[in-house]
Amino acid sequence: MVTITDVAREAGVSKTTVSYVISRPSRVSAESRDKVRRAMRKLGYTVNHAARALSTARSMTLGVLAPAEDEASMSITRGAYLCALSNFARLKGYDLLLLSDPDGVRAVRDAADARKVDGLIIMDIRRDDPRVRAAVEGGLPTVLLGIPADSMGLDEVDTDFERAAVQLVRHFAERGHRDIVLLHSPEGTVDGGANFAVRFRRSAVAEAERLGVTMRVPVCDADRETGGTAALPGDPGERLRRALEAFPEVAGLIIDDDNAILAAPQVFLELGVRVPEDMSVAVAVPNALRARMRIPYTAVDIDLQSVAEETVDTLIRRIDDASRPAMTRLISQPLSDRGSVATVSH
Amino acid sequence: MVTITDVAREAGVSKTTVSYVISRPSRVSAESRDKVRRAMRKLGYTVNHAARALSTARSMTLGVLAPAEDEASMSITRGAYLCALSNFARLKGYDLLLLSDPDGVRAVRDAADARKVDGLIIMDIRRDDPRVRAAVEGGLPTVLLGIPADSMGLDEVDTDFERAAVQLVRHFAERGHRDIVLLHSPEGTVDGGANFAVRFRRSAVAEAERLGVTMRVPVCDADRETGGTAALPGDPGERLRRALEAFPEVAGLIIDDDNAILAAPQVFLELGVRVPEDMSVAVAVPNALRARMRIPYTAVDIDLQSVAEETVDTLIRRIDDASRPAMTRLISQPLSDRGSVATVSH
DNA sequence: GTGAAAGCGCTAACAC
DNA sequence: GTGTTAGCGCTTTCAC
Repeated sequence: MVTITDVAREAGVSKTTVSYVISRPSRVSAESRDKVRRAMRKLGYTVNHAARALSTARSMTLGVLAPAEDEASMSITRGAYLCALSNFARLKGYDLLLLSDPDGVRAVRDAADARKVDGLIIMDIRRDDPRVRAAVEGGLPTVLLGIPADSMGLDEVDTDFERAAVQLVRHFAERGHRDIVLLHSPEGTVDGGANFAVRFRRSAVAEAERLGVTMRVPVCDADRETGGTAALPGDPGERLRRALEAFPEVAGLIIDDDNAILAAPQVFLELGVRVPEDMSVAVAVPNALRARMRIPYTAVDIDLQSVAEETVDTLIRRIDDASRPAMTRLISQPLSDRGSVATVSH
Repeated sequence: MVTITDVAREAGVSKTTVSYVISRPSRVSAESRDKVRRAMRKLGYTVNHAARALSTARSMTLGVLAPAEDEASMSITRGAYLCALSNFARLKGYDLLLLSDPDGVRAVRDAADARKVDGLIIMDIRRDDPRVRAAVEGGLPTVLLGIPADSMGLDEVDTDFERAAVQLVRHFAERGHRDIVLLHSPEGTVDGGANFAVRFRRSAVAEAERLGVTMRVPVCDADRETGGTAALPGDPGERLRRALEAFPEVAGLIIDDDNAILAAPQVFLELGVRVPEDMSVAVAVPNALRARMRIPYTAVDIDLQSVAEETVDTLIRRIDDASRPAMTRLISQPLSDRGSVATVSH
């Protein structure tokens, strides 16, 4: 392995000079710089990551903590998120370490203790997420990709689900709908549940109330606060089917659940429901999914890439300046009308 | 930060003893061991990763190289793969570094040079993948998650697509089908294309020939060797639609393309095609997808988790013993009959 | 069984 | 502008 010492010898300068050519080239004369660069190229030198990390106490690595769910419950867009995070992090000079562990709290502690990463991104934030406290206690710069009930002073970045819900409800109201079913992602069970689903639901219900629209929300879980009429199982297609059967008179449907959106055509087929003649449909869906799956519904797109970039950006700023005030960034997108919501008259 | 020196002082022993308590406890007397362990707990000690890596020249980190495709073309199961790899790697004491980079060859070289990782997993292997040569030249222990035309002596792990194709073709033949359409993943363009699609197609065509079944394969790309009848665009739903319209008399369909499988119900709906009355359908699909998407077709499951585990396992063995012979591991699964292939009589 | 000490490769005062 | 040098925290050889 080629070290800085080899390069120094080859170039006829000291280690310091070589080191500065790498980190602060302006501090070195053009002449030595050239000599050193030539020597590096000739010898095929690259910095030793571990040595630099030890010396600077910076690993230039970001950790991303994704819950180690089983295959069946994993978000279908996780790959897109991870790759977007990685791409952008690398652009900023950081590597991305994938910290998926069945025990999230322990993973946070380990990451903080071992100093393997300079900062932490926590994905799939639940309403009452124990990893948030663990991160605060660990003292590692952390940004939450999602919004918990209490961020405890950490930075948060997410899609603006509240606004997406408002946009969708308004779209229906403007077309004369007075009665809508909302099918959102399961909110989890005892452990708090995915908070984005809660945020979407609350916002949708509130906006419906404001506009005088009746909003039907089938119950997904045991721990829901808002009342509903039917308990729904985990299979997204089955959940959609039951939701529709529970409210046969309703002609408007909002879906905020990737899996249910993908299953929807199949379910409509089984039930003989035509869109939008029999049923108006609009969804909130990641653009990564919509582009590929030819989802033909009016939608508020969720811009994964932007969310990922803002997340990395926020984390790096936090690493560089621990004292800056905590910030919340919500990314929103306009609604794209694809004609799947019919106009109704009364 | 608590170091080994602090622990040594607290426990009243030397650094060496502390170090051995961590790595080879049997070498230390039970008495000192206890003292040291107590001190570690009291002070909250954890090893410094960078220091250890520098000292041992091992990072205990595995790199995974996934092509930085745009959102629209990314595999929908990538998240499941990455998490499965990470989970299993952690179980084996390794971390997983996500190396997605637009320039795969450069990423391989960087990874090899910087010694940031002890080994490399290369995903989405194409038929003629330049990253394979780069990995060999880089000298980093590497396993290919996929099978290229020439593995150049590297280990390879993948789903047994050849066998899956045989299983599916036989299933149709046994039910009296004499004419089948095969829709597989696009094989890419100038750069070689996803080899698993090629392997599946070749195996399917060969088995069909053996059994006297006519296999229709719509052309996906410009660079196909086997003749076909229709050029298909990239949108999976559109590709499926055109494939069906190109062969209106055929009543059997094999799909080996996740996106097309997801789009299928929607397309059948649009075309008024009933399964299996009008069309028999069977697919090769990752279990992660099938479980969640209620894909109701007879299928050969692709076991992502097993593939991920074998991959990590193979890589770690390679790291531990560079001289062992290269190995290819193909994972296969039985066909699950879900009744979507009708029996036809002649 | 235990400890002293020499690195691992790099960075960053500090002196010149 | 350049070089000397003292670490960063851990592992490991070699005496004892």
